[in-house]
Amino acid sequence: MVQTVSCNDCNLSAVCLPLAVAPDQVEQLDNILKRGRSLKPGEHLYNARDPFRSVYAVRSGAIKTYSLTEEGEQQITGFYLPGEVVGMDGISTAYYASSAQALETSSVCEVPFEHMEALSLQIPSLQRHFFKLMSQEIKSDRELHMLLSRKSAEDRIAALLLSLSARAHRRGLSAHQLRLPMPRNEMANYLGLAVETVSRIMTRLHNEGVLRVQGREVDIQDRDHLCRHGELRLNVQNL
Amino acid sequence: MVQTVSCNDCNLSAVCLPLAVAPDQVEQLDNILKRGRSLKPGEHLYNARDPFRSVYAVRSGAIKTYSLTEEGEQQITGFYLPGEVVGMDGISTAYYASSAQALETSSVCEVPFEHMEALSLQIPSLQRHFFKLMSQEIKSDRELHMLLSRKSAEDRIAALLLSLSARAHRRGLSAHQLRLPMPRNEMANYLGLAVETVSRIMTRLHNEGVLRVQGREVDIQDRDHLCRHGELRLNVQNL
DNA sequence: CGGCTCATTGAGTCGAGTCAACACCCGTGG
DNA sequence: CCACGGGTGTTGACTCGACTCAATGAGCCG
Repeated sequence: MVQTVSCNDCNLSAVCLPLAVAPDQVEQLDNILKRGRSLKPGEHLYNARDPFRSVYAVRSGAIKTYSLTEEGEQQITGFYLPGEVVGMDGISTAYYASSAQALETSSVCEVPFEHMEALSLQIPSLQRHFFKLMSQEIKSDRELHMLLSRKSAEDRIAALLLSLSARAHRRGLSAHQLRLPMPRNEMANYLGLAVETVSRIMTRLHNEGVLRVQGREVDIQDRDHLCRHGELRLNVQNL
Repeated sequence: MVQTVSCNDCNLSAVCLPLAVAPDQVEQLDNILKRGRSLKPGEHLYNARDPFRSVYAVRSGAIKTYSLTEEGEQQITGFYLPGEVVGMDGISTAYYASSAQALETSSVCEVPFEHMEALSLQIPSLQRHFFKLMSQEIKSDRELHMLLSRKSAEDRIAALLLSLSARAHRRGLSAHQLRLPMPRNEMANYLGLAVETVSRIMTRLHNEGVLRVQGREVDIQDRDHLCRHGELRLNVQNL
């Protein structure tokens, strides 16, 4: 069943697109949104090379984006959580540059890009918001660049955990207890590490009392220790 | 002396902002541009934390952007060549997220962002162009992500050389003879390598006949060999 | 000439990758 | 009910690519 709740009534309105739009204009946004498309784990939202039509606001669950290397392996380029907008890398080419796949049962709101563009010409704050969103994405990519080119495996993992924690907190959830939406090998892939390395470091952090780890459940015990390593702001779309 | 040539007469008009704007609207763009600011090698265009006011189109020379690690070392996040637009990572925060510094004598056109934003509301193709530019930047960052997380030192260097070559070609210069605008240590920094590694691999490629290297002058002899390694599209703002 | 920055080369080390084995959970089907 | 198999996670042993440290060379400018 398709959920038809308006942006005004969505519990993500404080962290999602509507925050850029005056209350009396949310209706216009509502009109172009297609709400409540839902995805099963592993299902694709779009594929690389599909014609670019829309960006998507994640409403629940988690989405990963990836592209393929020449050898046909995935390179995961990002994780998108509720309230975040996925698909903006397609704007420049008329085709999506990457594929987007649900990590778990998820639902998204589709934002047809041409309508959004037209609406942006009438609602300056919406244009501004999209500029900011994209700029934020660039900024996070720069942080990631630093992480990948200068930081150790432990630093990278710390940064990812802190990012997930900050993003959970932003949605009103606990900042220290979190459930990882992705398996170890996808964390490793994203961070440019081997699965084994991620596994080893997670158990070491557990033994050192920095984390309590139980499969995908992580409890952050010593945030300062993590911060000393991963003081970076990965992929946080907070504006 | 400040150069006052209009966008219409600039030899970069085919690869720079005007390509998005109908000829009769270039004048409006001309009116908001501040042309011909020139920079000496090492001079900063802006610093991280400066209030964000403008993006800049590079007219000649080369600009690098970098941010600082906690330990105070630079992480170079990008190189910008004539016809490319630098500074878009500042949009999301009201402050520049990184610093921009001239690698060699350079000149830039300043594009005050608020004016540009306002103009974009009137010229849809300009809004579209900025969306595309930023999306392109995101896309290149994703390529870089893949490079840094999965590729060997040789692959990274090959990719950078191919990128510089493609960008030179786009401006109408030779695709095989190029002069590197940056020293070895800045190549290394950008690519997440040690200077020594860059040096070693460059001389190896030279000895293998893939490149002719003479300091910063590089002549690409065996493009296929490079492509086999670095088949990626780094930071090419071609739309 | 001396003092810089930039680049190269060599020797030794180490962090993280690879390969391989095994443990665990869970759903399926005999 | 238990056996089986696949996906996921952990652990150990070994290897290697790239880093670090150190020395030297080449060019440039005052």
